[in-house]
Amino acid sequence: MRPTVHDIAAKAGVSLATVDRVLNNRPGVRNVTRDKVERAIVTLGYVRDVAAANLAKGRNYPLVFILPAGDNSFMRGLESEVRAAMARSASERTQITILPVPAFDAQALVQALSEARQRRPAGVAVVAVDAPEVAEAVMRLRDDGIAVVTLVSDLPGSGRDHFAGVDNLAAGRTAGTLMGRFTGGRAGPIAVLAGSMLVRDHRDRLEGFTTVMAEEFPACPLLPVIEGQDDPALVEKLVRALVERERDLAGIYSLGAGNRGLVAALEKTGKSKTICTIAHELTPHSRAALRSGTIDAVLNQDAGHEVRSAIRVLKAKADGLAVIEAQERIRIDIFLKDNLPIEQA
Amino acid sequence: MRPTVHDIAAKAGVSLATVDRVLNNRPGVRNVTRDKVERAIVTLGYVRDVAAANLAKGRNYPLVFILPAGDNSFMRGLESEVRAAMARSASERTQITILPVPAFDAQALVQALSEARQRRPAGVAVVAVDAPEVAEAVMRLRDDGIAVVTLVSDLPGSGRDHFAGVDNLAAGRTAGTLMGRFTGGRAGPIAVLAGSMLVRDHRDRLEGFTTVMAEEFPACPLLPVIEGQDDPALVEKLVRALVERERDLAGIYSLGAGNRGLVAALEKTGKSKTICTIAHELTPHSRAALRSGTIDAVLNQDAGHEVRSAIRVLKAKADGLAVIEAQERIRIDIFLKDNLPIEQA
DNA sequence: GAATTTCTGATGTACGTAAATCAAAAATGT
DNA sequence: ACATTTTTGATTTACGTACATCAGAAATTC
Repeated sequence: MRPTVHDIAAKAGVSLATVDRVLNNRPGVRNVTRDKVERAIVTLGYVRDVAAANLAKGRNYPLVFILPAGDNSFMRGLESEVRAAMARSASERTQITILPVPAFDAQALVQALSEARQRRPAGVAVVAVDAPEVAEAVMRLRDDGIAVVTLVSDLPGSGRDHFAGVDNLAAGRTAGTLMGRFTGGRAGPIAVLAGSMLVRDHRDRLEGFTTVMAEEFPACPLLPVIEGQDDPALVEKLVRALVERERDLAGIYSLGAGNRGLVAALEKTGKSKTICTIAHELTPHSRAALRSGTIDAVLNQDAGHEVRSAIRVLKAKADGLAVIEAQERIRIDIFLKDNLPIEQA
Repeated sequence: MRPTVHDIAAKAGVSLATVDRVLNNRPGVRNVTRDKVERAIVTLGYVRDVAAANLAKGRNYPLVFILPAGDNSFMRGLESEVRAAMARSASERTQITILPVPAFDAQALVQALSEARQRRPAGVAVVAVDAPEVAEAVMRLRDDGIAVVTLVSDLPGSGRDHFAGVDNLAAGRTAGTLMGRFTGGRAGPIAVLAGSMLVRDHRDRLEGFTTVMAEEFPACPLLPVIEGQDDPALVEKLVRALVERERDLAGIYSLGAGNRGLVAALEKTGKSKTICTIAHELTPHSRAALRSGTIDAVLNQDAGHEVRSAIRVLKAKADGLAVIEAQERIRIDIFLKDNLPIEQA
C-alpha cells in the first residue's frame, strides 16, 4: 500500500496536524520537526493523493478561451474541441467559457482579454494576433495572477506562460522540403498563399518555407506572397488569377486557411494535377482534395491535442506547478492521401 | 455546484442507500423506485465523481506489460515509457509489471502470457508475434476476464480488446508515396529491408508499400525483401552487399529496426546521398542520419502515446467501460530533417 | 522563575462516494 | 389477518487529504 499522511505522522513521531503543516507549508513548525517530517516523507516515498486532495479542497478552475469567430473550418474545429472539453468539465474540475472575437482584429482581442480579466478566471487561452497592445493586455492578465496560454498562434514578448501550438518555423521548413522534393527536377515558380501577416503563425511558416526554398531549391523562385484573409471567396479569385498569369507554375504553398477557395480554383482551371499543392490543416475540404489528388500534402496541427494541452498547462500554472515542456509539445502531422485518419462523426 | 448523491436522494424523495443501490445496480429496488431515481439523475444532470468513487473503492489496476528483450532502440524506448508510467502509478492507481521475452519467439511469448495470467492482473499489454498459439494464449487470458491490448504489433483473430499501435498498412503506403515522389523521375530498383515476417506490423508495412509502388510508380521495381532480424550487424552486412550488387539502386525502405547498421553501411559505401532512404522509428541513430541527410524520411510511432493509450484502454476495459476508438488512434509521425522535435534528456 | 511567545497535539468536520448493517415499512402470498 | 418476502430508510464507517480550533507543551524572553 502506498503511504498516507498517517504513516508519515507515525514514522516521524509527530501528529497529523504537524504533517499537514509541513505538507502545505503552513507556519508554526520548528525546523528540527520539519526536517523529521520531511525525512519521513522521503524515506516512505510519500506522494500526495491528488484526487483526494482536490476532493478535500473542492478546487476548480474557471478558464476562458478566446477564439476567432467566422467560418474558418480549423477554428470551428478548435471550438468544437473546446466544447468537448467543456463536456468533461465535471471530471476535470474546470469551468470553461468561450469568448468569440472577430479574426485578425487586435482591438477586439484587447477588449475580449479585458472582459476575460473581469471574470477573474484561473487561466485564459487565446489565439493571439501579434500586436503590441495585445501583448500589453496579456501582461495585465498576468499581473492579476491569471495564467495565460497562447493557442495556435503565439505572442512572444507578452510574458505568456506557455504556447500551445506547433513550431510554425519548422512547419514552413517541412513544407519547403516537401515542395522541393515533390516537384522534383521540374523548374518553375512557386506561389505562397497566406491568410494575413498580422498573425505570428503565418509569418513563421512563411519564413521557414522561404528559407528552405532559397537554400535548397534555388531552381524554384518564389512569387510575391498573396494574402487571402483566410476567406474562401477571395482566395478562389486570387488563385484563379494566379494560375492564369503564371502558366508554368510548379507549386502552391497555402499556409493559411481558406482551402475551399484554393481547391475550387485549382479544380476549375484543370491544373490541379500539374501544380504541386501543399496546404495546412485537415478539414473536410482539404481531406477530400487530398484524396482526389488536388492537394499533395497537408500539414496539420491536432486541435484536440492543443486544447487538452492548454487546459493541462493552465491548471498547472494556476497551481504554480511546473510543466514538462517536452510532454506538451504539439507535433506537426503530415498527411498524404495514404495516411488519412478515419473520418469521425 | 454539480449535483451529488444527496441531491438525487432529495430530488427523488428516497434515501441515500437507495440512490447507491441504483447507481451501482445492486439488487433490492423496485422498478418504480429505480425509475424515480433515474429520472432525478437525468434531470439534475448528475455525473459520478470518479475521483471520489475511486477513493472510496480503493480501486487499483495491476497490469502486465510483455515486451521484447534485446537492444532494439525502439523497444528500449517503449520500455522506458512503460517505466515512466510506473512512476506515475501512484496517481493513476496502477501497478505495472514488465515481463521481458526474446524477440520474434512465439513459444517464449506463450509462456510469458501464461505467467502473466497467473498473476491475475486486471489487464495485459503485449507486443505480439503473429502465431496461432499466441492467439490461443491471449484467448485464455480473456476467458479469465483479463483485458488484453496488443501493443505496436497486432494479433487479429485473438479476440484482443484493442490494438494500441499505428495503422501499418497506411504507414507502408505512406512510405511508398514518399519514396515514389522523392525519387522523382529517376528510375531504378527499390530495396525493402524488413526485420522479420513473423510480426504483423512488418508484414502490413510491406503490403502497403508494395501496393502503392506497383500501382503508382511502376518505373521503380522492387527487389526481393531482405530480412535483417532487426539486428544492426546483420543489417549492415546485408546492405553493403546490396549496394555493391545493385549499382543503380534508387531507394531503400527499411520497415523494421536495426537502423544503425543501415546507416553505417550507407555512409561507408558513400552512396548515402544518391539513394533515397526511408526508415521507421525515431531513435538517436535515425535522428542523426536524418539530420546528416543519410536518411530522407522517418516514419515514427510515438511510444509514449502508445503506452499511455494502452493503459487507458486496459483500465477502461477492466471496468467494462467503452473506449472512444477515435481518441485512442495512434498517429503516424513523418519526420524530415526540418521538423525533428527537440532532443530530450 | 514568571510571562510570553512559539510550537505541537488532539480532535473534529468536510469533500463525494462506496459499502455494510439493521430496523422498519411495504408488498406479496396463503 | 397473518406470515413471509421484498423493498426502503437511517445510520455508520471508510477512503486520503485539507483545514480549523483549542488546549497544552516547549522554547524563548526578560
